Amino acid sequence: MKASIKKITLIEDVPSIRENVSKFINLHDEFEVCKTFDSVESFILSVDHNSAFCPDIILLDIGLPGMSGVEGIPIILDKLPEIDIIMLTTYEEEEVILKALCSGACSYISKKASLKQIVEAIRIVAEGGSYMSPSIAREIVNHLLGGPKKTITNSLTERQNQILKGLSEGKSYKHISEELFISIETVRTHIKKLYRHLQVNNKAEAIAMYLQGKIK
Amino acid sequence: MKASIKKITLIEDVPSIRENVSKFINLHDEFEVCKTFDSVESFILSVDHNSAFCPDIILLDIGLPGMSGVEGIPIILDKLPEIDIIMLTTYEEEEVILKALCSGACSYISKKASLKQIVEAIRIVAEGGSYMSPSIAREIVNHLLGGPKKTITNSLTERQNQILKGLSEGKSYKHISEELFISIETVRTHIKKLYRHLQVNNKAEAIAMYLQGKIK
DNA sequence: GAAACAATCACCCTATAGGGTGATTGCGAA
DNA sequence: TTCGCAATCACCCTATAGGGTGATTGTTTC
Repeated sequence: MKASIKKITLIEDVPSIRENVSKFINLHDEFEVCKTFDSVESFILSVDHNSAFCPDIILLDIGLPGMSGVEGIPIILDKLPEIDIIMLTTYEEEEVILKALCSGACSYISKKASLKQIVEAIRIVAEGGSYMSPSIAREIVNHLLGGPKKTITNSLTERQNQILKGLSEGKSYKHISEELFISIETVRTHIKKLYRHLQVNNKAEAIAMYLQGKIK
Repeated sequence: MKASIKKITLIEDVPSIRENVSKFINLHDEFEVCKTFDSVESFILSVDHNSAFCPDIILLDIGLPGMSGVEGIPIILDKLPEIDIIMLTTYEEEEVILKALCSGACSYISKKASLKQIVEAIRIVAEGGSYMSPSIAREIVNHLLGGPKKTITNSLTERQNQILKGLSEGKSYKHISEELFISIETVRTHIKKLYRHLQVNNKAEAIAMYLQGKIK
């Protein structure tokens, strides 16, 4: 799998870090730092002016002046969808890291980590993985559950759930009634009851609950 | 932080694994295997008959006969919400692990890992972290994005986004028009256009897109 | 300076949603 | 065995949503 040399780009505003990190990465045969930038803006400019320039992995500082790294992620991915982005963080700022991962970064590494560890993180990403510390991993697992302890077990009945699911899929009362082999009036009755149960007054709010807060 | 001894429970149907793992865990002062079970059902029974029995961490086999480990997670958490569940997996079956984590497991470890690694995973969880291999971590990051490559950048206009947001919050056309100081007819016009843009025919589908597939 | 398009508004029409009340059946818990 | 409640259906009414067509204004882009 070491057939191709991975092209790395570094976006970081502090010159000394930029130089140290890129020098160390270049000591490894399988990686090559092809260019460095001090801002997302200058990186984007470079991409726009040279369509052939397409690194495999970006190391992106999370706290850049001007456009922050997190803000830059969707913009970069919009232009280069196949790129792997590793966030460079100062501390393990869990909230920011989570946001970065949700925006499309595929991993992160602390700038306080050793150069060896940074290269290890790059290697993991190059192999299709994602480096993650135990505490961040736990944070993410909590996030998967929709927040720490917010598993609102609202318990609708089976029928109500079937119908709410239908609603979220954009089906009309009639459509749902035909699918469930019941009268449209029955569907209406179920919906009235489930609205009261969820304390909402219309489809939109019920759907939002279904898709966000997780019911059942 | 080694003040309290963490109580571990093991739910695993193979007797030899049960014994080996619990013996090894008991070699460590900070952990204590207080009981073992061969199924989720028998564990639940024990909990029901002895309300004082409350371990800190469960090691739960993912592939149990009868009720599977994944199915058991929500049931266990329903009775013991504060418990940390570590899934025991045979291989790194990414899909199943993801499902387990979404159901409320906070970590996992392969049964093929060394006993030392298993204890290390327990220690990480006891300290509030979560063990995670690079490949699973990547899988989860992809999951956070709502699927591997589905970052549908649909780009609605600012106005369309404002209005769609209002719709998702359950507001009526009239309500939205008053909030934005425009005519209800204008709101209607925007909605018609954004429906075509998103290729949907009603509120529900548009809201589902807004809340799931992520627009903008 | 024409063409494209966002934002604004109006009027047409029908379909769908939402709320109220009331009734029947059948199941399970007190 | 009565009570509660899920599930089923019906009829009442009004409000809201959805689709079509057409028009004006202003900005941006070629």
